[in-house]
Amino acid sequence: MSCLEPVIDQLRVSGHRLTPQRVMVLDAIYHAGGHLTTDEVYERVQTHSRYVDRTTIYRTLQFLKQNGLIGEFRLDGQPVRYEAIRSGEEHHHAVCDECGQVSDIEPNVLEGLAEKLREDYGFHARLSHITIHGLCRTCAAKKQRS
Amino acid sequence: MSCLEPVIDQLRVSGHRLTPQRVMVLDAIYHAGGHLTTDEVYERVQTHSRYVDRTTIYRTLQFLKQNGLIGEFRLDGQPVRYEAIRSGEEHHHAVCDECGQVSDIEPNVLEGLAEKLREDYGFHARLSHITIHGLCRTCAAKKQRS
DNA sequence: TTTCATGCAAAGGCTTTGCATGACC
DNA sequence: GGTCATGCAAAGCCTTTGCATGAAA
Repeated sequence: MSCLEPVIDQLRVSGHRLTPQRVMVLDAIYHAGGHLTTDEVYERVQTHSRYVDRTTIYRTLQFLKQNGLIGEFRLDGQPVRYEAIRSGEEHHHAVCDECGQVSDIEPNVLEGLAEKLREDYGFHARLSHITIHGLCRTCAAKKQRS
Repeated sequence: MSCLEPVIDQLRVSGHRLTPQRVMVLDAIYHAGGHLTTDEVYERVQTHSRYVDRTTIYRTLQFLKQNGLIGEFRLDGQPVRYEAIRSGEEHHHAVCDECGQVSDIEPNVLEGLAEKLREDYGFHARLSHITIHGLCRTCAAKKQRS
């Protein structure tokens, strides 16, 4: 998972300040390997340094998002979540409505969709981070049995 | 657009109470022909009868949703929206990130996706109300020109 | 008459804003 | 040294909850 150096360099080069807080937030997200809520990021940063304010977490996450270092998405009715952005690893999300698990889906499953939308609707889709709801393998199996 | 009778009957038959508030909310949504936020529903109901509380709007919308009379969806970071459910008119949403317009997309554009997800991921997708972001025809054209 | 929806008031969760202090370059 | 991020406190927005009153069946 996760060498932070290139990401940090990207920040430094862009002329923005490199504060410990920003590094801690980046670290939390890039080592999580998953999708973290603001609160989860906060908790993880706390383990490294208490005295980091929630406001800072919020502002830092916004900042990192605007600089393209992390991605933001949201499941209906839940708080925002963030995840690392690694080039060439775009993906979509499949959310299990039963157990809440979020799994990553390869972009190829949506192949052809963008063209179809452009032809039929003149809509220029930005097909990153589509969220699909349903049942994961495990929960689907459970339902079948009952 | 919109004969309310069958919908109202459905409520009556199901053993739930038919209150003026519920009818007003249904009316607002079924005559809107679009996607309304809670606040927009509230505003429209107000024009028929002031003295309807926001709480009632919230509770009524939840109630109607649970009874399958209206559908709920949410655009990232925005308040919830509701829309009429008309049988045989399932659709998805295409959101223009430039002008915010939400257009309806026919289900056929996602044909085959469910099968693919089941085969590749064991994920049983419930393909209603997928939201796709991008640029609508108008905004895409504007961008091209500039 | 009994049950269930409503209104009102209040609180709750998540997120943002304003301002002075302090850290980065 | 100048600028920009941080912490703290407070407010903001959307939504939910508790409870007594009042309306529906």
